[in-house]
Amino acid sequence: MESFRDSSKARLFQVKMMPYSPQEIEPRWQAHWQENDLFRAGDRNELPKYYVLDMFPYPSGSGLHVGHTEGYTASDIVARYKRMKGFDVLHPMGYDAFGLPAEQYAIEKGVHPENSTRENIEMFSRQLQAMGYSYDWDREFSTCDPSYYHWTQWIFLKLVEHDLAYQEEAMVNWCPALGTVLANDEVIDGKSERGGHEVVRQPMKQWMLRITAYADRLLAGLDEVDFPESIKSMQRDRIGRSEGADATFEIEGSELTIEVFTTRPDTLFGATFCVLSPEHLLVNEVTSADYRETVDAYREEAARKSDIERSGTDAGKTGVFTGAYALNPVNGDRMPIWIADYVLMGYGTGAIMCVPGHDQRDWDFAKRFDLPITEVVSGGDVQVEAYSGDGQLVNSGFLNGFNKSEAITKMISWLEDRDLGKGIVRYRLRDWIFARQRYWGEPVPVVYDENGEVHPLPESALPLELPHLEDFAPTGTGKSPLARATDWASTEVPTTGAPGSRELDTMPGSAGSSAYFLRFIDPKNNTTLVDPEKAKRWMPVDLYLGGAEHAVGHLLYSRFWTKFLFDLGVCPVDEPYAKLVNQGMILGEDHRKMSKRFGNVVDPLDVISDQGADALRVYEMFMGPMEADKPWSTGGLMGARRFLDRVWRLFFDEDDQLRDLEAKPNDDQMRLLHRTISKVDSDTESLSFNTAISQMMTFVNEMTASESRPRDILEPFCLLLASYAPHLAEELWQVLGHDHSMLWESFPQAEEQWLAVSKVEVPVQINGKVRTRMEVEAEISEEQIRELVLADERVQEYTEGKDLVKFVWIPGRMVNLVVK
RNA sequence: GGGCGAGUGGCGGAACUGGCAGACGCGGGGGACUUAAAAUCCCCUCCCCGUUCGGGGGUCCGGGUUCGAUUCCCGGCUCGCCCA
Repeated sequence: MESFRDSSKARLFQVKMMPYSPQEIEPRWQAHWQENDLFRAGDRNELPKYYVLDMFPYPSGSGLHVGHTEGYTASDIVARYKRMKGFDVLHPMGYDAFGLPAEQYAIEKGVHPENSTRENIEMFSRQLQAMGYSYDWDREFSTCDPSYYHWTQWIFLKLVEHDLAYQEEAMVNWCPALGTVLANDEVIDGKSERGGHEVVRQPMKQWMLRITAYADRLLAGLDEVDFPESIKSMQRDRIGRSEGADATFEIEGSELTIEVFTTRPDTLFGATFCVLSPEHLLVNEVTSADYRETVDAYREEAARKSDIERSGTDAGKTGVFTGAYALNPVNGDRMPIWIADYVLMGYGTGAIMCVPGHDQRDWDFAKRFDLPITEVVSGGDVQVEAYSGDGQLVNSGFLNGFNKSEAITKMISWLEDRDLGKGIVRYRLRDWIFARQRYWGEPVPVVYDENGEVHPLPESALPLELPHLEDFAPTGTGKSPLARATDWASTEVPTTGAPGSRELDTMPGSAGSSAYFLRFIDPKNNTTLVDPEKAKRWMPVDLYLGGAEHAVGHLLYSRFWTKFLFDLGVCPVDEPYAKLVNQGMILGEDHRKMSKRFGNVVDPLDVISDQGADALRVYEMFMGPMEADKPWSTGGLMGARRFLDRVWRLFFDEDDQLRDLEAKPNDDQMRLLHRTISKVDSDTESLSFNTAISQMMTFVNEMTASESRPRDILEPFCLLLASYAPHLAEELWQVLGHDHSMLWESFPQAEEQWLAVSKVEVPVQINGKVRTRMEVEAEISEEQIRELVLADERVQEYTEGKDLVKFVWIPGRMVNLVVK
């Protein structure tokens, strides 16, 4: 030990002294880490594993801003901390590079997406590197790499094989003016985001994935994972499990019947009309001549609205009568059949029975269009508003006298006995439209023969590479741009060799991000998606970090794929993410959302060149809790930088000379150190980075005021700082005489003896107001403290002539005297 | 309309399980150093009254439980997100 320190002193003579200069220190350490491959995962099989993952970034043209770096810094701190805690850490990064924004950007700038994507990725990588993140860059990939999408296509083939991928006419947002199909987020108020052109809903044959087959498991799985409650409830809402019944209604004067879904079969006697979705196939058939014109006009209008608008605030305010009547199966009542756009074709059967007495929306509709309202559950006043609570059934024949749940059961068996309906569980969740009529995505690996029959490619034909197309813009006809790649598109049917043509649609943006966490485990494997042994070692992701905007879509899709891959035996777990944390948004200095429009976007590279990556890291972690939205503050950043300057000056004096570090620590310093170790340890573990930093600031303030700067105090502190400000910590570690990186040093251990306090100052309250304070032994007994307190002069002043009603002693905390 | 979350100094925020409200940082004020400035270091900084001492009020508003409430309960207001 001594000789080690001696040699370190010798080295230090050669260290050029200078003030803290992140611009000089940071690139040097980044290069050192890279050259020595220090972040490589998987080399320490004897250690427990820890997999910490950032949500896959989309490499947009504008680069990263400080909002992204907040989450990445947090995960990096966890990665570094866990390494020091003795874990083999997998902390990878890659790019979700296929999809709409890249294509959009490419079209606008007239650059090919291959090129813009490459440039954007280079930009992102440069920014991430400059932050000093400890990613295992050997594992990097992009979803647009053929060696990666090989496996996206492979999963698709497996889905086809298991009947979880199928083709169906599904509604799309067709924009005639742009000649293309738009994604939901490209449509704003029924107009295209670009250009504001009219958008209509139109059916188109597409690939769909049967995520609904996993609805119950996706729901049940939520109970096993550590996600924020709000995310879980959003997912539960999206899955939208509801129990109810399908019932069949005859149509008056027709052979046709309508199938309706209801969650309240108990109220069937109170059903006074029916509403069909405007797209319902029966609308045409049942509409009588007199109403044809209004019905057609209404249907056309509805086609222009998005589902969101239709189910929004105005839902139930419009509708038209078809002229037809259905017959209520329980009492034979004539029920007028209406159409209204708040009934969506995609949910249930696209037709509902309306019970205005007990459903507010039906009630509103009935009032508006003067339809009858019947009470069938007692407990409210259905003339005033719908009553949806429980109660005794009335006006309901054989159900009279029963309560809601009894009546539901009885009605379902009544329907089932007569073959008029059945109990059923339905989900709001829809199958996943797995196709885009665009260029920049994974090709779908199937071939159509001359009869239009689908033939999946054999696995050996993967990857099916996306052909290079100079003209990748939408075709104007709704066909995918891949139609232009005629050589590519015409091929042979794999099994027969007969002429065939390739699928021209590509996969949606969400495809590539649905199993990427598995590929990071074994990114170079070209015989399987992931080696089973490696998957077993690393899955699940222990900590998954990203924005709440992916709360439903991405998380549901990737949970679905994981469950499917689990069923195939490819993935050892059926939930991919053990713990999910959402970082909040970084707002602009003006408290508004960071946006080019407001000119309040902060570029991490600018911050790094001014104040350094360490200052940015510390500042962003100090701003407040991870999950909260927080405004950027240049002053706050300067505060973080000043903190690092002060750390530096613990080691170097005003003349940039290394201080004497060989003093023996005193007890106060030892207590301070161990208090700090304990706090930083537990706060880092619980992702409370802001309070961990505040404790380190307190440490530095107190050490700055202290006369000596003992090595035995500063060295462990360096290790605490290492996860937060890794470059500065490494530099100081070297200054302390170590000739290897601190990356795998053990995290310091807080020692009980220095945490225990022998004396405490306790406040003494009289009737809840602090009147004095007393210094006492921490372990003092209630009798002893009582005696001491009652003897106190100030206490006597306040209690004179009064009766002591109660004496409260919270050991080590406080005293409260209740007097009268 | 329903569900969830939040509301604490001039600002970002802290406060373990009901126990000293405002840690830490920003901003502001004062001082030291300097020919001067910057930087740095030290002190003060929730509000009101009074000279330090001290007293009163105070965690969105109104009630409640409790010796004690930022924390728990009831009602209301405002904001955010999700669903309708």
